[in-house]
Amino acid sequence: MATKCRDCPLRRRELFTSMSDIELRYMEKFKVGELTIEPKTQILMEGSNSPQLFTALRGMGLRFKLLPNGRRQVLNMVFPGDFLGLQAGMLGEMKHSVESTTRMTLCVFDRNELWNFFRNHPDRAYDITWLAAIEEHFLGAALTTLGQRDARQRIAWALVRVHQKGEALGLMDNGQMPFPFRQQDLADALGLSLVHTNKTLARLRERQIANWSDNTLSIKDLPALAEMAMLDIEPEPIRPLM
Amino acid sequence: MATKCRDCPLRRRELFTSMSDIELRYMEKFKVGELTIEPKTQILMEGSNSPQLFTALRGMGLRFKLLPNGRRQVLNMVFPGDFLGLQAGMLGEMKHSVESTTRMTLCVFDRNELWNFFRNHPDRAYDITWLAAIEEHFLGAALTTLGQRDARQRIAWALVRVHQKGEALGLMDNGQMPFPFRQQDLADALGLSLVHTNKTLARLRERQIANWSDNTLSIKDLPALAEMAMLDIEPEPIRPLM
DNA sequence: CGAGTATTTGATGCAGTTCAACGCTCGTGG
DNA sequence: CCACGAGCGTTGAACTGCATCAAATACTCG
Repeated sequence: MATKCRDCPLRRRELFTSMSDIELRYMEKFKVGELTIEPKTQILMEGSNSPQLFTALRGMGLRFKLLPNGRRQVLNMVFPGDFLGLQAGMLGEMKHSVESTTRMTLCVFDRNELWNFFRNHPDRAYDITWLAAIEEHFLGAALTTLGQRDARQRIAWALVRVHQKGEALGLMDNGQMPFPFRQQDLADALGLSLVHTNKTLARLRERQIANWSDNTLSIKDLPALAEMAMLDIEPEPIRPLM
Repeated sequence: MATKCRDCPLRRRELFTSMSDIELRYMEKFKVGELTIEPKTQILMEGSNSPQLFTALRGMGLRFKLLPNGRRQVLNMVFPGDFLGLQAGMLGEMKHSVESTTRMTLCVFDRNELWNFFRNHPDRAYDITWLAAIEEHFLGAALTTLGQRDARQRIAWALVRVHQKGEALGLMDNGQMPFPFRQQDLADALGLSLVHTNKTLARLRERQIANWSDNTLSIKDLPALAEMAMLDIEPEPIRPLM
């Protein structure tokens, strides 16, 4: 039995904008069901036109692109609250793949209802555009990182961003948060080799700045890491939850 | 005296979706005026909240981000038809800057009307979201290029993309198109040094694959360039023109 | 215990950065 | 009308951050 939107535990987090009862009730109509998937499961595939859209409720995953030569670019890590499949909905096909890293539970929506938002629920349409805009912003920031920062700065940048996200989502527990990815995933996100990623992480660990091991991330010296990344620490913007 | 949207020469290009007379008339109401600016003029500034949105009608420009250490990441090149300022409209502030490279003329819209689209013109709201989604797609592709391609592949990728865009916009004249940027601009877009960009371009010129000089780009061997870039040549998707 | 996967570490090499210098074009002012 | 400087493109030389190669260690699970 799927959770009703109005009972969604995620929605209670202050990271997310609140919705009126009426709005919530409409979202429930839009919601087709709930899906629980195992680790390493394909959720959306590049080139496909999924009939479904998803909101991640629990667990983590990756968005990525594959090149003909086998190399992989990780575009983004998927956290709870993320909306998946907008490209399929708008452009007719996914331009990247999405895969679960841990076990995940997803809220499932019907792609055909998307147009209804635009016709009958301008608030929701606006939310969706907002999400597209924030995603564009993130990718621009990531592009800047790959283009202009060296390896140490890239890693620092990524760890700070993840930390911020974790805090906003209330994942922090005693200064630690779950971070269930492989070093290869981070390497593929930052355009670095696995070996160099490993060595850079090791140096951060030695210097007591950040420790990522056993699927757990803990930042020991956030200001140092942020400065290393040339990144101002800003609070996560409040975002809509679909 | 500003051109009426229904007389817009850009709109006649088949690259752009067509609009009904009624729709065009509404766009004219939304349109505040027309702006002509000199080369190297700031159009939008990172961090600012512009009261205006723009559609580029003529000329070219750059979107970019600056880092505290002075380095610059070029996110995108601005071509006629591009919509500027969506982030200010949705997120409340620009996350990057936009500057003209050549003299440009811009169609000016009132940012406050944006919400009107969502309430009263779902078609236009949908168009805007489509543009946001295609931009997200582009940035993902660019990220993949910086993360996974070497210098030669990056340059090839960029030249093919520019060529495609030029063709779709009807800028090609006898196998040539205007490309009024500096090598430094391309270097900043691809995360390469100016020197290496220069040498890589020189090699492509010697090998008779592509020639970019005197603000003019001509691709001599598109298939070779596309293969070098690991890029399938696909037609530009038909896009809305705001 | 053995197979498969992930992390770690050392050694080697090169793609691309950095530094430096020169040429060309064009606009400005004496 | 020429001198000068600013901006951009070009080229050579030296250096280095990171990739690549190789191999050992740790961890998980059937």
